[in-house]
Amino acid sequence: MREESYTVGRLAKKAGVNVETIRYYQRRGLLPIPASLPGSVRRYSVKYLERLRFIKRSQQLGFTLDEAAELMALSEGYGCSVACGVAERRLADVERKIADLAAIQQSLRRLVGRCHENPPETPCPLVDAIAN
Amino acid sequence: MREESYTVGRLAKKAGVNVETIRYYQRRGLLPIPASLPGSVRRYSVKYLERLRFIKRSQQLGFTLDEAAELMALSEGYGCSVACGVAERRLADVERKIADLAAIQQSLRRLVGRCHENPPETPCPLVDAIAN
DNA sequence: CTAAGGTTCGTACCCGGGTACGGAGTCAAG
DNA sequence: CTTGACTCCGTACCCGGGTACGAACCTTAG
Repeated sequence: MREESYTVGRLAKKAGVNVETIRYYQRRGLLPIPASLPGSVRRYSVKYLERLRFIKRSQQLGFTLDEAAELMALSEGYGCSVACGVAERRLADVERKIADLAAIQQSLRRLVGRCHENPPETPCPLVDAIAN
Repeated sequence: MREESYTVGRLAKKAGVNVETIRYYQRRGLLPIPASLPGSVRRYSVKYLERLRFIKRSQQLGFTLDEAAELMALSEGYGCSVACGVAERRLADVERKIADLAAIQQSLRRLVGRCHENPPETPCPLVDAIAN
């Protein structure tokens, strides 16, 4: 019976990330570096896999790596209101970005539309609008 | 009537950008570098100001610097359909980003909501949902 | 025991869009 | 003619999130 512990390569495969990504997270302080008997290969327990997955899911929710680290730190303990605050700031940011993009979308749609109505061999209304 | 020409600093101020930004655009090939009599200060005509403004407005519409360059190149001539294509690709990209962000927004809203209903001294539903 | 392939570590590089620094040259006012 | 402000140019650095490389170890199958 083997208590499951992985080498970086196996951990990476299991988590669906690149080995280099794991090392990057370690450098960033997001993932602890397991102690190794000197001159041997490091072993990663399931804990590391869980942490990795936590980071990946945080990213899917739009959190930055620093926020992921913060949320993980809060996961031990009752930092719910703090975690919630992080999420609310992220949400506000996401909403601001959506609004910005929506404005851009509007303008682009309008310009593309005018472009399509444009008779051939006449100046491009899109380029014109930008140049003005 | 004197034709106006600027030094980089004045051009930058007029366009509301940093001097370094102008140099950066020059390195990128977005803005030509005016010839100068050797060992003297370069002079920038209103053309440069117009180009700078074109770039800035392109950016406001979500175009990358490379796309801005492409659009500028097309502004001399009848490249309307090409320009339109660039804009359509940009629009598609913007719409994809909006959709991605909207999904994130949904999830975050749900999680933040659950977080607020959470009685004190119980595990955080937000953190829980990520850790799963 | 040896060879192949995995791991470790440092370091450098990628993207996009700039910002910052610093020495040397130039220009204009006093 | 000097002083101070501005310009020129190369180079390095910032952010975020990684990717890539290479040399030297370690491990494991045959």
